[in-house]
Amino acid sequence: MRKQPQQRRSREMVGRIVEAGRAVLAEEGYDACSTNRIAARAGVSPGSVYQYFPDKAAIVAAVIEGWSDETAERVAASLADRVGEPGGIGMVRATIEALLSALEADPELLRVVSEELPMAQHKERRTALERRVRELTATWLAVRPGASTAPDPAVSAWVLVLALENLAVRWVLDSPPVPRERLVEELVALVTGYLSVPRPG
Amino acid sequence: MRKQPQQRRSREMVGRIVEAGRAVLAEEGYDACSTNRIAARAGVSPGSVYQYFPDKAAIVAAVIEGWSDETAERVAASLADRVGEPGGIGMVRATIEALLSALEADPELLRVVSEELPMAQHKERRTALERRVRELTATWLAVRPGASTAPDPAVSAWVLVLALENLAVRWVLDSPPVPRERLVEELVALVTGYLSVPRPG
DNA sequence: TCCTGACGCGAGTGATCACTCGCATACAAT
DNA sequence: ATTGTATGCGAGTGATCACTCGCGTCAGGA
Repeated sequence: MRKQPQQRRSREMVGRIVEAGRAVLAEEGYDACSTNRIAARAGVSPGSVYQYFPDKAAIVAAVIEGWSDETAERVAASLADRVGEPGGIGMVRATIEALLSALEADPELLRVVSEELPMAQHKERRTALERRVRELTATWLAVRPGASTAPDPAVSAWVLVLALENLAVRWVLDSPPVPRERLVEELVALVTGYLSVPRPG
Repeated sequence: MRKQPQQRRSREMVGRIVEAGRAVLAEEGYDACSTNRIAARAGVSPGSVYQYFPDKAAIVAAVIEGWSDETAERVAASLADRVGEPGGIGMVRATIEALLSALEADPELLRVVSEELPMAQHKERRTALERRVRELTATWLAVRPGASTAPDPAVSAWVLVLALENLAVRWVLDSPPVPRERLVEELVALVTGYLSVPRPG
């Protein structure tokens, strides 16, 4: 942020700009998402945008931050609520459902975030989301019954989170001929199967 | 291709252009990969590029096609050789090793392909690779002993290929603190665990 | 009411880039 | 040698885009 908006109209303008950024990204894709395009959509002059955003990347970052927070909120909440509970298959299923619902909320934006955005600029924000979920998963893995079969919760969490994330994203974006309930079954099987493999040590 | 190169020097020029495209993509990233940049790197005039390539995307497509073919070759060969064999854990491990080796061959280009390239233009080529591996995997799943526990080889193959692909790519690109042998163990556990989960039906 | 700073505007600027065009050169067939 | 064609060159073109600047407007405290 280049400057803090002080009056109400300027705060509303910043909100309109971010909302316009989200709309343009979701509806027209990253390539069409020029600063002038965002300004026009927000009903704002191009010059006004730069009163509060240092550059184009900052607008996109604000959009992604909003989406990322919403998504993380849903998934992490579902995990955090139950992280102390005796872990069972129910929690795995519930978490997977939460992940799917979160990703389904705005498929267009999900597509842009995972396929079009230059990762170099937004890698940090995306990995932050993953790290948060991973740490919660690791904690859950460590306290669950039968934790001894998995030598390193951090590694198991890394494996599970990346596998589930990709499968969930691809399912939402590619719409393969797999019904949602079937997908959930498969993902549950993937998790429970992986965790039940006996390890040396 | 706008025109077929007929003389030897022009065929060599086309080769140099594609090679320059690969080098610029891998070393400087997609943003820096302008047509003039590629031409300069190839020691060729910008105008000459358009003798044989209709546009910039065609050059990138040629680069990706080369990389994709190499990668697919390695993995698919490892699978195809053994697709008739009595499936066992050894084949799973061998395939995972092949996948890792293939992705490790050119990590810089892998990073560009999976993080920087606009997917819209190259989705078809990338999914072709995945589909090929998926079909081989489905075939293997169908003939392996104990196939009855997995109701639908196509779905199982979809799950396994997407999960393994993402884990392998992230491991190569993010270099998490997991030794390669450990990663292979985890991926084998993921596959065997998933396939050993008993299903209703 | 007046005044001051915050606010908003939009034409403009400089740079970049994909792509073209007219011309010079190299090759090959006769 | 000559001619026709394939090849290669590189300055140039038009368009796009992120970003700026100078001026007019508006809010709110006195």
